[in-house]
Amino acid sequence: MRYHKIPDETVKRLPRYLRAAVLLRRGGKKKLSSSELAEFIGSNSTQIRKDFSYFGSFGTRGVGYDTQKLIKQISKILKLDGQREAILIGVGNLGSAILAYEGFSIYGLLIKAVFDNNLRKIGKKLNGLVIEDIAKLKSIRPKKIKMAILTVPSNQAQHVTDKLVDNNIRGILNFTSCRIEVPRKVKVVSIDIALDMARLPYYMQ
Amino acid sequence: MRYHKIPDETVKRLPRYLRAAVLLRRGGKKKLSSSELAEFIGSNSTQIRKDFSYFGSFGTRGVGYDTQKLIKQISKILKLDGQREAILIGVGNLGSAILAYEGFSIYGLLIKAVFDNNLRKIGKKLNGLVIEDIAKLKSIRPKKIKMAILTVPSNQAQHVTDKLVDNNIRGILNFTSCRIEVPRKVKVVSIDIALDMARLPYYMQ
DNA sequence: GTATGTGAATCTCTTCACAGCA
DNA sequence: TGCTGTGAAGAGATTCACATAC
Repeated sequence: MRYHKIPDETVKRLPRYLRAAVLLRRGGKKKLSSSELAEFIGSNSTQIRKDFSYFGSFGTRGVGYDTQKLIKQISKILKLDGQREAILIGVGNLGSAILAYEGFSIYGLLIKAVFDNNLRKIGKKLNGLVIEDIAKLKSIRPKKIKMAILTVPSNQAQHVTDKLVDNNIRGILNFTSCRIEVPRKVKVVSIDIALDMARLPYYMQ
Repeated sequence: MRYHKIPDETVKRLPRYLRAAVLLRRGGKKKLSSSELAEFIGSNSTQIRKDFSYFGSFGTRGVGYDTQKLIKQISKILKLDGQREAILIGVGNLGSAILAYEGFSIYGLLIKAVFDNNLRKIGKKLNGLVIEDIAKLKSIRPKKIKMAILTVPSNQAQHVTDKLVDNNIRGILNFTSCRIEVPRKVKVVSIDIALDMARLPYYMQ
């Protein structure tokens, strides 16, 4: 394989492939072909093979992919084989829901600490974690946590983001509807619920 | 303007433009240029003008856009000027959080009814709405509600989706991590929290 | 025979460059 | 002069077609 810039769309699809492979593996599948994978996630096999090809060739011609090996390969590409711990900031309705959410585990992602600025919440326990004071954010530094889930009110988004960056956070999953400014070394992925909801009527005509 | 197929990426950006315009209008802006809008949302002015151009031309050369008129135009394109009511199915942690979420209002979207299958929840009140039995879904038909937010556990996703489709739902905001099968006339937009979280480590290297 | 891996062709989207109009 | 609107060029992503390997 020659050098290629990896399409962002490819990176976005990899977690899907990973989840599918894990689920199929759990279901007993030891070998997996690109068409089986495509069928499972509603994609097409050429796309999947092309996506994989950017990172090397990890299948066997005429046979397919070793499911376990594929899981390892994708995990490695996505850097899900290393540091996978995150903190969550903002224990409102959405924050609490995400704390209770079980979908992260399939990727080995784990929320290790929770912060809020509300004195009535600090000290309380939620999903096995004691809610900490956001002023004590630097306690995460020795733990080397690099990811944060941001579920604070919009008007606090930038302020809290700055604090996160100061405390070595390098990736933020942003649930606020604001654009947050970060240094180039920090990556933000945003989920904007209302934004996605707002285009439904367009498609429904 | 000649005929053009509208890029899906354009449609995805329209809600952002709309929100920005509404916020800027609230801030007192009566005229708005594409570069001001671009600055506000972190995009670029050419992109914005091109996006608008697919739907006609609603600015004034040398001047910019009338903010209020722009809001109307985008709302009309997105069909946010008509039926904007939705139901929510599955009052777990995430469902409750979304029910309490205030971000929909800027688009005029409204959750009008909530359903669950848990007998201990049915009849209880949440955010001013009584939780109804999912078996009584057909009560929405006379209300002509066409949108649903799906926050049920994954193993119920397809079953509940089928019921929604039977009851004239034509657009679904899907928070489950499954692919749900629907007839072609029904549109699904999916938000998969773990999927977006799982690619953060990749970008953080 | 069967399924992967990949250049080339195609399709889609973004950016450029500038014409058109207040 | 200033900002919109838009064909044309360029960049990016998908699909095709087939060589390659088991």
